[in-house]
Amino acid sequence: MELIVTEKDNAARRIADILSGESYDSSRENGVNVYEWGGTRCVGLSGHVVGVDFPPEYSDWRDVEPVELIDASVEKTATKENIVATLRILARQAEEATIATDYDREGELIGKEAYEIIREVDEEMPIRRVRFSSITENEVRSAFAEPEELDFDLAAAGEARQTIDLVWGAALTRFLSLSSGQLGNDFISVGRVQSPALKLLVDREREIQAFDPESYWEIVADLEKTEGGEDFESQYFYLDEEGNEAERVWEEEAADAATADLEGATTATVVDVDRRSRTDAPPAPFNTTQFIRAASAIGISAKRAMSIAEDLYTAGYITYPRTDNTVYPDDLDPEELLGEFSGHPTLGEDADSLLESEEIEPTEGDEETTDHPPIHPTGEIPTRGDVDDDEWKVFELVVRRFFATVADDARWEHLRVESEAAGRSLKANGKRLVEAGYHAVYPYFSTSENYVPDVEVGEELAVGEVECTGKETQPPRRYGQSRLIETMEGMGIGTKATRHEIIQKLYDRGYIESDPPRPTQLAMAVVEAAEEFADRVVSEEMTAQLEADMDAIASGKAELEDVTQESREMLEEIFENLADSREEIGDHLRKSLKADKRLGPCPECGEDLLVRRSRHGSYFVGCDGYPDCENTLPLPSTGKPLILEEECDEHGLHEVKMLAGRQTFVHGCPLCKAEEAGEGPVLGECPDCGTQEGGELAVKTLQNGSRLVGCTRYPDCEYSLPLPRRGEIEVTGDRCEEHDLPELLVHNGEEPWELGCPICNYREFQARENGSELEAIEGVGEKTVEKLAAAGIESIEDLSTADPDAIADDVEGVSADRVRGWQAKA
DNA sequence: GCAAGGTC
Repeated sequence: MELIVTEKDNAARRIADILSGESYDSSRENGVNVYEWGGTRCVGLSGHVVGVDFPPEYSDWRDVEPVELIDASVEKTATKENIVATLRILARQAEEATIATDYDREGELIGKEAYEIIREVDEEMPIRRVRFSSITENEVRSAFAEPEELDFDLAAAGEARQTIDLVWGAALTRFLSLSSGQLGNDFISVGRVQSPALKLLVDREREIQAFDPESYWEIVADLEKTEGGEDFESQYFYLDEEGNEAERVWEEEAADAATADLEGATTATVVDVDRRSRTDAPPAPFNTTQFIRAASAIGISAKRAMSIAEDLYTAGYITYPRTDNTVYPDDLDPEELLGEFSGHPTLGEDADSLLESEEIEPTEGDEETTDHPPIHPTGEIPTRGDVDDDEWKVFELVVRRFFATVADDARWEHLRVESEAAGRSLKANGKRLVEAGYHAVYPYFSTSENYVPDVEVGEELAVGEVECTGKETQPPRRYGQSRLIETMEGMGIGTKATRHEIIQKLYDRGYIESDPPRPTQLAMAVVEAAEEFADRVVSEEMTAQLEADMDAIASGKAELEDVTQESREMLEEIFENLADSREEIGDHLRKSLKADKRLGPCPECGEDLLVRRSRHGSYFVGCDGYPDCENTLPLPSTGKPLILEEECDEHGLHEVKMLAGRQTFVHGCPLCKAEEAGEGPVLGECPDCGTQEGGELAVKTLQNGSRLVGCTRYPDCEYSLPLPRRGEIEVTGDRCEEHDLPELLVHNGEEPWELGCPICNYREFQARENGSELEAIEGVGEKTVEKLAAAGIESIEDLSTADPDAIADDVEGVSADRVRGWQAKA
């Protein structure tokens, strides 16, 4: 029996498909799919099935000095035990094996992991390696026709990376965590990829903080072509000291003078007309980074885009989404693929128009790699019911990107008109899309035009309105997630499969907040500490050196042991310098952690008010002076608090936003909220105690910011009705006839929400809730729910405790036996 | 309970 091992199940199935001529049998062993035909079995791993770690005696952070990890041995252990077990079983029954993992460095290492597992079982069996960049009939068949050998040097290069990443990451992570006392869930991490990525964000934040805005003015004049009266905007410019065109005027007097001159002029003379045609070439095929960038431009986050792409890939609609490649393989026949879309209701027309072109020559990007093809559609098209809206959006994006890569160039016409009025220069830049080219099939790039009419040199134009606008220079912008991923790619840190996950890791570690991500004080302190003592770990240099070392190992010019040993020695040196600064670093980190939780001064004792977490996991505001000062303020129970930059004018406390997915809302200053708490307008008589005790219903705000309609006799009367958490409540003049209460309006967003009478609203809400509850019982439909409600059965509890015969009497068309059946199911 | 890299 021959055993074929691939990197993932999906690849195993497709290879089985190709090599068996679609006639394989599949079975499951330990939860792992095995594909079998003729004398061959094919199994897919799940990426790495073994991982590196220190021996167990190093696992307690407090028992081991971080520096000891540098010379600790690094062991490999199975991380996917069921897959490893399956591989062993299959290997015992095999006479030969073929490693068919991905054609890249990490694939070679994963292949070696499989090789070693097979070798443990059988020392003699021939084990070959096949390499192919895309799983197509041609490539797979020709790879299997001429199998090669595993490249142990290339795999060793991967192992060097594993060891160095673990040793540096673990030793420095433990050092910072121990020095600041951050053990448990809130440890402080450092790594070759995460730390330089974090430094990018921190450096940008430093620039923003150090930014000093400067005032300037820009002047725009309306020019009119006298005949026909077409008008267009022209911007004032001058030549600066270096002789370059400049539009920004840095002195107010100069701006005023230029504006006055232009306002005084009645005509401007055209002094130069420059027309040029620009070719706008279609984009290259998608690699992972460019795909993420394009998805984020249509409002889909990096994380979500990758998760959707993964699903579309698994379902067979698009190719593998983790790739560096931007050149389509020779096997891809663009015409054939376009043909698959022909006749499709929304994509067919564009495919057909592309097929009409005489020559179809796809664009190529700069990066040609062997890992996988660029992301493109497979030709399988989901129907709209198969996928949700976002999935379709992403699928369409991938399809249209493919369309764009086989489409024609677009052509723009640029028209620059320079004129002079009262000795002042004005310019206008017009652009027009004269040939839509690929834009016709790829509508994701802006094609906005700027109209400037046809004029001739010497032509006189009327000067219309002149506008001088004062502006300020802006600080550099924060990185958005897709921009950060692009920058990381440019620096060579992380991989196609991990960059977006690294960003998530920074969120999870409390290093960044919000979106676009903003570094916390903790992040600033971690980067500062690293810069001072372990600059390598926050610089891209470490990766660059590692890449060079890995190339040397792969090409046989260096040994794995020498490279890791040299790296260990560098880390030793770092630890020699760190030793004396342990307390200082710990103090700084602790202070920064506190600063991230700080709201502002405590009004009772002047210490800091901090966002804290109770033993039960809920958040509240407490004083740093505790236990001397016991001042606390409540926070809403939903969501995780985010401290905003905005401060409350009255108390000098930062405002708080509650992050809770779609229910995220700004809570504001917790002290203001606490002061506002209390009773609002009275609505009417309390239905519970009004007639006897004279209680009245009022809108109340609780200390934690939530609101309700409650009785003024609380706590003697506990009658209450819920209100929405967000928005202003308006009490209208209209009253509900049934309950004699005013109708309420909620202002939250543009359209006010008509909540109506609070009792009716609550009843409806309950009916909906209970209705769905009863509908969950098999055999109970919407109509039955209505009938049961009429008989007073509104919840499962009502149903379970009711007498079946009584229900049968009350409800038409329902027998007592049927009710008993429901009760049994409920 | 550390990293980064695969994959789900």
